[in-house]
Amino acid sequence: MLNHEVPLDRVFQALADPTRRALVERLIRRPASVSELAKPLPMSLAAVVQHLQVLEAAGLVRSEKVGRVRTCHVVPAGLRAAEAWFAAQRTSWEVRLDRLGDFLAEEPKQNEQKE
Amino acid sequence: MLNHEVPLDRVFQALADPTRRALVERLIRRPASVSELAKPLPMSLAAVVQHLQVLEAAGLVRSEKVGRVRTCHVVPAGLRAAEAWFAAQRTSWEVRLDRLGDFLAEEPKQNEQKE
DNA sequence: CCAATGCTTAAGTATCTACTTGACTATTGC
DNA sequence: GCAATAGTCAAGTAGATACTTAAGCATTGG
Repeated sequence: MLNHEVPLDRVFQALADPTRRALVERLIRRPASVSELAKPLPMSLAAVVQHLQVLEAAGLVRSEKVGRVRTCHVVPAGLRAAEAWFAAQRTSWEVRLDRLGDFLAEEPKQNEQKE
Repeated sequence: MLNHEVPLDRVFQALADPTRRALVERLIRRPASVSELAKPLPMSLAAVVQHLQVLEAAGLVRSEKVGRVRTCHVVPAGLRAAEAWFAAQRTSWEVRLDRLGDFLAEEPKQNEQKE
């Protein structure tokens, strides 16, 4: 199975910024142009473009330019890749709890007393 | 319901670093001391301590010191908070697909777009 | 008691990040 | 055609990040 390697570093780094999370949350509802995305944000359009570049580099967003308008949309697979990390951790955690449960179930020796 | 506000910025920022993800992955299996955590890592112990501080500030790890040994362990609630963001996005996405489905079902008109 | 262990603290540095401004190019509407 | 619109590009900057080394201080094993 080929590993398409969405680097988790870049994905989490991208999502660590509130502006970029807001962009993702906005885009997940429907695609939008760059200036449409920039309008409600308290920063220059150039700054928004830079945030979008970070999101694209992380594989969370893609965009196409038609005429003078660039339309952006989310890439659900990118989000799923990041979510998968948490799922994997949860699995480890559960394995750990299982082992702990086994331990507690199988080893009440210490308290054994003569009967 | 009180909002214990695990700031997503700090959580994602913390997880954006591969060393810190490795620390979480290690700690999720079982608690460990600082030097135990540092041993396999290619950096100074001081650097590892700094990473652990970032993880603690993000609410992903907690630690207690007994004697001269500080023992660290994960805080599952911190991970769950971050995972919840993805779940929320997935929900939005599904809502969007539902609306799209409705649109496609109800409006087989023509594709007239202009601007 | 003393050396080794397990951190802690502080200061320094190179690199990265999140912006800014300003100048520029490509489309589009009238 | 020409102005308004939409975005691009480059350079600059303040502050954050990911380390380093070096010095210091409890705790503990022998």
